[in-house]
Amino acid sequence: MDGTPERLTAKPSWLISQLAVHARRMAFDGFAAAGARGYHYRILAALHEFGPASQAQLGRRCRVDRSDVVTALGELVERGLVDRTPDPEHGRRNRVTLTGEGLKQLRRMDELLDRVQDDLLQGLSADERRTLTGLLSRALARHEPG
Amino acid sequence: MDGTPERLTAKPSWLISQLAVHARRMAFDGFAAAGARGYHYRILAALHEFGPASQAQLGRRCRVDRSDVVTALGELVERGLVDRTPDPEHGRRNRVTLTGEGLKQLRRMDELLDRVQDDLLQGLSADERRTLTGLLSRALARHEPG
DNA sequence: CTGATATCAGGTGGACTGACATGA
DNA sequence: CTCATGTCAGTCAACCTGATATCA
Repeated sequence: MDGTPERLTAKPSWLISQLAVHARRMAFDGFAAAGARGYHYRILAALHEFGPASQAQLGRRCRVDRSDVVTALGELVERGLVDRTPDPEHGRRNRVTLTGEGLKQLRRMDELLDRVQDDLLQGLSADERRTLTGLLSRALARHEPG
Repeated sequence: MDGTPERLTAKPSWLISQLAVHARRMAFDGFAAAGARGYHYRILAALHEFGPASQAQLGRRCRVDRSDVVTALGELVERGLVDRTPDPEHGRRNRVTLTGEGLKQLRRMDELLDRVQDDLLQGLSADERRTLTGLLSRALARHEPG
Protein backbone atom coordinates (compact mmCIF):
# COMPACT_ATOMS: atom_id res chain seq x y z
CA MET A 1 0.00 0.00 0.00
CA ASP A 2 3.00 2.19 -0.32
CA GLY A 3 4.31 2.38 -3.83
CA THR A 4 1.18 1.51 -5.70
CA PRO A 5 -2.26 2.52 -4.61
CA GLU A 6 -5.10 1.33 -6.73
CA ARG A 7 -4.41 2.40 -10.29
CA LEU A 8 -6.47 5.27 -11.52
CA THR A 9 -7.71 3.28 -14.47
CA ALA A 10 -8.94 0.51 -12.17
CA LYS A 11 -11.03 2.69 -9.90
CA PRO A 12 -14.74 2.10 -10.38
CA SER A 13 -15.50 5.79 -10.10
CA TRP A 14 -13.09 6.51 -12.93
CA LEU A 15 -14.64 3.81 -15.08
CA ILE A 16 -18.09 5.12 -14.33
CA SER A 17 -17.13 8.69 -15.13
CA GLN A 18 -15.49 7.78 -18.39
CA LEU A 19 -18.37 5.59 -19.47
CA ALA A 20 -20.72 8.41 -18.60
CA VAL A 21 -18.73 10.70 -20.86
CA HIS A 22 -19.04 8.29 -23.75
CA ALA A 23 -22.72 7.76 -23.12
CA ARG A 24 -23.37 11.47 -23.02
CA ARG A 25 -21.38 12.15 -26.14
CA MET A 26 -23.12 9.48 -28.15
CA ALA A 27 -26.54 10.46 -26.91
CA PHE A 28 -25.76 14.13 -27.43
CA ASP A 29 -24.97 13.66 -31.09
CA GLY A 30 -28.24 11.89 -31.69
CA PHE A 31 -30.23 14.33 -29.61
CA ALA A 32 -28.72 17.27 -31.43
CA ALA A 33 -29.89 15.79 -34.73
CA ALA A 34 -33.39 15.82 -33.26
CA GLY A 35 -32.96 19.38 -32.01
CA ALA A 36 -33.01 18.30 -28.39
CA ARG A 37 -30.71 17.70 -25.45
CA GLY A 38 -30.42 15.63 -22.32
CA TYR A 39 -32.74 17.63 -20.12
CA HIS A 40 -35.47 17.44 -22.74
CA TYR A 41 -35.31 13.69 -22.85
CA ARG A 42 -35.27 13.32 -19.10
CA ILE A 43 -38.31 15.53 -18.68
CA LEU A 44 -40.27 13.86 -21.44
CA ALA A 45 -39.37 10.44 -20.07
CA ALA A 46 -40.42 11.42 -16.56
CA LEU A 47 -43.73 12.74 -17.85
CA HIS A 48 -44.37 9.52 -19.70
CA GLU A 49 -43.25 7.30 -16.85
CA PHE A 50 -45.07 9.05 -14.00
CA GLY A 51 -47.75 11.08 -15.76
CA PRO A 52 -48.56 14.80 -15.58
CA ALA A 53 -46.90 16.69 -12.78
CA SER A 54 -45.95 20.04 -11.39
CA GLN A 55 -42.58 21.43 -12.32
CA ALA A 56 -41.15 20.80 -8.89
CA GLN A 57 -42.31 17.18 -8.97
CA LEU A 58 -40.85 16.78 -12.43
CA GLY A 59 -37.51 18.09 -11.34
CA ARG A 60 -37.35 15.67 -8.45
CA ARG A 61 -38.28 12.73 -10.59
CA CYS A 62 -35.70 13.22 -13.29
CA ARG A 63 -33.16 14.96 -11.08
CA VAL A 64 -33.09 18.26 -12.84
CA ASP A 65 -32.83 21.44 -10.82
CA ARG A 66 -36.06 23.48 -10.65
CA SER A 67 -34.40 26.45 -12.24
CA ASP A 68 -33.28 24.31 -15.17
CA VAL A 69 -36.73 22.77 -15.43
CA VAL A 70 -38.05 26.24 -16.13
CA THR A 71 -35.72 26.78 -19.06
CA ALA A 72 -36.07 23.31 -20.51
CA LEU A 73 -39.85 23.42 -20.21
CA GLY A 74 -39.90 26.73 -22.02
CA GLU A 75 -38.13 25.11 -24.94
CA LEU A 76 -40.37 22.06 -24.87
CA VAL A 77 -43.51 24.21 -24.83
CA GLU A 78 -42.16 26.22 -27.72
CA ARG A 79 -41.75 23.03 -29.72
CA GLY A 80 -45.23 21.86 -28.76
CA LEU A 81 -43.94 18.76 -26.99
CA VAL A 82 -45.56 19.51 -23.64
CA ASP A 83 -48.42 21.63 -22.33
CA ARG A 84 -47.95 23.87 -19.32
CA THR A 85 -51.17 25.14 -17.75
CA PRO A 86 -51.79 26.64 -14.34
CA ASP A 87 -53.11 24.12 -11.83
CA PRO A 88 -56.73 25.08 -11.09
CA GLU A 89 -56.42 23.70 -7.57
CA HIS A 90 -53.32 25.66 -6.73
CA GLY A 91 -52.63 29.20 -7.80
CA ARG A 92 -48.90 28.87 -8.04
CA ARG A 93 -48.44 25.39 -9.36
CA ASN A 94 -48.33 24.48 -13.04
CA ARG A 95 -49.59 21.27 -14.51
CA VAL A 96 -47.31 19.86 -17.19
CA THR A 97 -48.56 17.23 -19.61
CA LEU A 98 -47.07 15.35 -22.52
CA THR A 99 -48.56 16.13 -25.95
CA GLY A 100 -48.92 13.72 -28.86
CA GLU A 101 -45.94 15.31 -30.52
CA GLY A 102 -44.02 15.02 -27.30
CA LEU A 103 -44.74 11.32 -27.12
CA LYS A 104 -43.56 10.87 -30.69
CA GLN A 105 -40.37 12.74 -29.94
CA LEU A 106 -39.85 10.66 -26.81
CA ARG A 107 -40.18 7.46 -28.83
CA ARG A 108 -37.62 8.70 -31.31
CA MET A 109 -35.20 9.56 -28.55
CA ASP A 110 -35.87 6.24 -26.83
CA GLU A 111 -34.94 4.29 -29.93
CA LEU A 112 -31.85 6.38 -30.29
CA LEU A 113 -30.84 5.84 -26.68
CA ASP A 114 -31.36 2.12 -26.94
CA ARG A 115 -28.93 2.05 -29.80
CA VAL A 116 -26.51 4.08 -27.75
CA GLN A 117 -26.82 1.64 -24.87
CA ASP A 118 -26.11 -1.20 -27.18
CA ASP A 119 -23.03 0.49 -28.42
CA LEU A 120 -21.96 1.47 -24.93
CA LEU A 121 -22.21 -2.08 -23.63
CA GLN A 122 -21.00 -3.91 -26.69
CA GLY A 123 -18.78 -6.76 -25.63
CA LEU A 124 -21.03 -7.70 -22.73
CA SER A 125 -23.48 -10.56 -23.03
CA ALA A 126 -27.15 -10.09 -22.25
CA ASP A 127 -26.59 -11.79 -18.92
CA GLU A 128 -23.69 -9.57 -18.06
CA ARG A 129 -25.69 -6.51 -18.97
CA ARG A 130 -28.41 -7.58 -16.60
CA THR A 131 -25.88 -8.14 -13.86
CA LEU A 132 -24.33 -4.76 -14.51
CA THR A 133 -27.67 -3.01 -14.50
CA GLY A 134 -28.62 -4.71 -11.27
CA LEU A 135 -25.43 -3.75 -9.50
CA LEU A 136 -25.60 -0.20 -10.73
CA SER A 137 -29.16 0.32 -9.66
CA ARG A 138 -28.48 -1.12 -6.24
CA ALA A 139 -25.54 1.23 -5.83
CA LEU A 140 -27.57 4.19 -7.02
CA ALA A 141 -30.48 3.30 -4.76
CA ARG A 142 -28.26 4.11 -1.81
CA HIS A 143 -27.98 7.65 -3.03
CA GLU A 144 -31.63 8.37 -3.58
CA PRO A 145 -33.62 11.49 -2.68
CA GLY A 146 -32.93 11.98 1.00
CA MET B 1 -42.87 -2.70 -26.99
CA ASP B 2 -45.64 -0.25 -27.48
CA GLY B 3 -46.84 1.27 -24.25
CA THR B 4 -43.78 0.82 -22.15
CA PRO B 5 -40.29 1.04 -23.48
CA GLU B 6 -37.52 0.44 -21.02
CA ARG B 7 -38.04 2.79 -18.10
CA LEU B 8 -35.69 5.68 -17.91
CA THR B 9 -34.62 4.73 -14.42
CA ALA B 10 -33.70 1.22 -15.57
CA LYS B 11 -31.44 2.21 -18.44
CA PRO B 12 -27.79 1.47 -17.72
CA SER B 13 -26.68 4.74 -19.26
CA TRP B 14 -28.96 6.63 -16.88
CA LEU B 15 -27.64 4.70 -13.91
CA ILE B 16 -24.09 5.32 -15.01
CA SER B 17 -24.67 9.02 -15.52
CA GLN B 18 -26.34 9.48 -12.17
CA LEU B 19 -23.68 7.52 -10.35
CA ALA B 20 -21.07 9.61 -12.10
CA VAL B 21 -22.79 12.74 -10.83
CA HIS B 22 -22.68 11.46 -7.26
CA ALA B 23 -19.08 10.39 -7.58
CA ARG B 24 -18.06 13.74 -8.96
CA ARG B 25 -19.91 15.67 -6.30
CA MET B 26 -18.42 13.68 -3.46
CA ALA B 27 -14.93 13.85 -4.89
CA PHE B 28 -15.33 17.50 -5.73
CA ASP B 29 -16.06 18.46 -2.15
CA GLY B 30 -12.96 16.73 -0.92
CA PHE B 31 -10.81 18.05 -3.73
CA ALA B 32 -11.99 21.58 -3.09
CA ALA B 33 -10.90 21.27 0.51
CA ALA B 34 -7.44 20.42 -0.81
CA GLY B 35 -7.55 23.32 -3.26
CA ALA B 36 -7.67 21.03 -6.25
CA ARG B 37 -10.08 19.65 -8.83
CA GLY B 38 -10.62 16.62 -11.01
CA TYR B 39 -8.17 17.50 -13.73
CA HIS B 40 -5.41 17.98 -11.18
CA TYR B 41 -5.93 14.54 -9.74
CA ARG B 42 -6.09 12.87 -13.11
CA ILE B 43 -2.87 14.46 -14.25
CA LEU B 44 -1.01 13.68 -11.02
CA ALA B 45 -2.28 10.11 -11.12
CA ALA B 46 -1.21 9.68 -14.73
CA LEU B 47 2.24 11.02 -13.94
CA HIS B 48 2.59 8.61 -11.06
CA GLU B 49 1.19 5.66 -12.95
CA PHE B 50 3.12 6.09 -16.20
CA GLY B 51 6.02 8.30 -15.25
CA PRO B 52 7.21 11.62 -16.71
CA ALA B 53 5.68 12.55 -20.03
CA SER B 54 5.05 15.29 -22.53
CA GLN B 55 1.86 17.27 -22.22
CA ALA B 56 0.30 15.59 -25.22
CA GLN B 57 1.07 12.15 -23.85
CA LEU B 58 -0.33 13.14 -20.50
CA GLY B 59 -3.54 14.33 -22.04
CA ARG B 60 -4.00 11.06 -23.89
CA ARG B 61 -3.33 8.98 -20.82
CA CYS B 62 -5.80 10.66 -18.52
CA ARG B 63 -8.19 11.75 -21.24
CA VAL B 64 -7.87 15.45 -20.77
CA ASP B 65 -7.83 17.71 -23.80
CA ARG B 66 -4.41 19.21 -24.61
CA SER B 67 -5.74 22.71 -24.21
CA ASP B 68 -7.04 21.87 -20.75
CA VAL B 69 -3.75 20.20 -19.88
CA VAL B 70 -2.07 23.54 -20.44
CA THR B 71 -4.31 25.31 -17.94
CA ALA B 72 -4.25 22.57 -15.32
CA LEU B 73 -0.49 22.18 -15.58
CA GLY B 74 -0.08 25.89 -15.08
CA GLU B 75 -1.94 25.59 -11.80
CA LEU B 76 -0.01 22.50 -10.74
CA VAL B 77 3.32 24.16 -11.50
CA GLU B 78 2.23 27.21 -9.53
CA ARG B 79 1.56 24.99 -6.52
CA GLY B 80 4.85 23.21 -6.97
CA LEU B 81 3.24 19.83 -7.54
CA VAL B 82 4.87 19.18 -10.91
CA ASP B 83 7.87 20.39 -12.85
CA ARG B 84 7.60 21.45 -16.47
CA THR B 85 10.88 21.74 -18.33
CA PRO B 86 11.59 21.86 -22.06
CA ASP B 87 12.59 18.50 -23.50
CA PRO B 88 16.27 18.75 -24.51
CA GLU B 89 15.72 16.28 -27.32
CA HIS B 90 12.80 18.11 -28.81
CA GLY B 91 12.48 21.84 -29.09
CA ARG B 92 8.74 21.99 -28.84
CA ARG B 93 7.97 19.29 -26.33
CA ASN B 94 7.86 19.75 -22.56
CA ARG B 95 8.83 17.15 -20.02
CA VAL B 96 6.50 17.03 -17.03
CA THR B 97 7.53 15.31 -13.82
CA LEU B 98 5.93 14.77 -10.44
CA THR B 99 7.55 16.54 -7.50
CA GLY B 100 7.73 15.29 -3.93
CA GLU B 101 4.97 17.68 -2.97
CA GLY B 102 2.95 16.45 -5.91
CA LEU B 103 3.27 12.88 -4.75
CA LYS B 104 2.12 13.84 -1.28
CA GLN B 105 -0.87 15.64 -2.69
CA LEU B 106 -1.66 12.65 -4.87
CA ARG B 107 -1.61 10.36 -1.85
CA ARG B 108 -4.00 12.65 -0.01
CA MET B 109 -6.36 12.69 -2.94
CA ASP B 110 -6.07 8.95 -3.38
CA GLU B 111 -7.13 8.32 0.18
CA LEU B 112 -9.97 10.70 -0.25
CA LEU B 113 -11.10 9.03 -3.44
CA ASP B 114 -10.96 5.60 -1.88
CA ARG B 115 -13.34 6.78 0.79
CA VAL B 116 -15.57 8.19 -1.90
CA GLN B 117 -15.56 4.88 -3.73
CA ASP B 118 -16.51 3.09 -0.59
CA ASP B 119 -19.39 5.42 -0.07
CA LEU B 120 -20.42 5.21 -3.69
CA LEU B 121 -20.55 1.43 -3.69
CA GLN B 122 -21.88 0.90 -0.20
CA GLY B 123 -24.38 -1.91 -0.24
CA LEU B 124 -22.31 -4.01 -2.61
CA SER B 125 -20.14 -6.81 -1.30
CA ALA B 126 -16.45 -7.03 -2.14
CA ASP B 127 -17.25 -9.73 -4.66
CA GLU B 128 -19.92 -7.65 -6.29
CA ARG B 129 -17.60 -4.68 -6.47
CA ARG B 130 -15.05 -6.77 -8.28
CA THR B 131 -17.68 -8.00 -10.67
CA LEU B 132 -18.87 -4.47 -11.28
CA THR B 133 -15.37 -3.17 -11.85
CA GLY B 134 -14.66 -5.97 -14.26
CA LEU B 135 -17.77 -5.40 -16.30
CA LEU B 136 -17.23 -1.65 -16.39
CA SER B 137 -13.64 -1.90 -17.52
CA ARG B 138 -14.53 -4.38 -20.23
CA ALA B 139 -17.23 -2.02 -21.48
CA LEU B 140 -14.87 0.95 -21.36
CA ALA B 141 -12.12 -0.97 -23.10
CA ARG B 142 -14.31 -1.00 -26.20
CA HIS B 143 -14.21 2.75 -26.29
CA GLU B 144 -10.49 3.23 -25.98
CA PRO B 145 -8.25 5.63 -27.90
CA GLY B 146 -8.88 4.81 -31.53
C1' DC C 1 -44.89 32.59 10.76
C1' DT C 2 -43.17 28.46 7.80
C1' DG C 3 -43.02 25.88 3.59
C1' DA C 4 -43.52 24.89 -1.30
C1' DT C 5 -43.64 26.71 -5.79
C1' DA C 6 -42.17 29.08 -10.14
C1' DT C 7 -38.88 32.25 -11.92
C1' DC C 8 -34.56 34.80 -12.95
C1' DA C 9 -29.66 35.95 -12.70
C1' DG C 10 -25.43 34.18 -12.27
C1' DG C 11 -21.31 31.06 -11.54
C1' DT C 12 -18.58 26.78 -11.96
C1' DG C 13 -16.04 22.62 -13.70
C1' DG C 14 -15.57 19.51 -17.36
C1' DA C 15 -15.56 18.55 -22.31
C1' DC C 16 -14.74 20.38 -26.65
C1' DT C 17 -13.54 23.27 -31.10
C1' DG C 18 -10.83 26.22 -33.90
C1' DA C 19 -6.97 28.87 -34.73
C1' DC C 20 -2.09 29.58 -34.59
C1' DA C 21 2.97 29.25 -34.34
C1' DT C 22 6.68 26.15 -34.03
C1' DG C 23 9.49 22.12 -34.54
C1' DA C 24 10.38 17.07 -36.22
C1' DC D 1 4.24 19.65 -47.27
C1' DT D 2 2.67 16.79 -43.49
C1' DC D 3 2.27 15.75 -38.65
C1' DA D 4 2.68 16.55 -33.71
C1' DT D 5 3.11 19.85 -30.08
C1' DG D 6 2.02 23.66 -26.98
C1' DT D 7 -0.83 27.68 -26.47
C1' DC D 8 -4.89 30.74 -26.45
C1' DA D 9 -9.70 32.13 -27.07
C1' DG D 10 -14.10 30.82 -26.72
C1' DT D 11 -18.37 27.62 -26.75
C1' DC D 12 -21.57 24.44 -24.45
C1' DA D 13 -24.55 21.32 -21.57
C1' DA D 14 -25.10 19.98 -17.01
C1' DC D 15 -25.12 21.26 -12.42
C1' DC D 16 -25.67 24.34 -8.62
C1' DT D 17 -26.56 28.76 -5.73
C1' DG D 18 -29.00 32.65 -4.31
C1' DA D 19 -32.63 35.93 -4.55
C1' DT D 20 -37.42 37.06 -5.43
C1' DA D 21 -42.53 36.81 -5.67
C1' DT D 22 -46.47 34.17 -4.94
C1' DC D 23 -49.49 31.05 -2.74
C1' DA D 24 -51.02 27.17 0.77
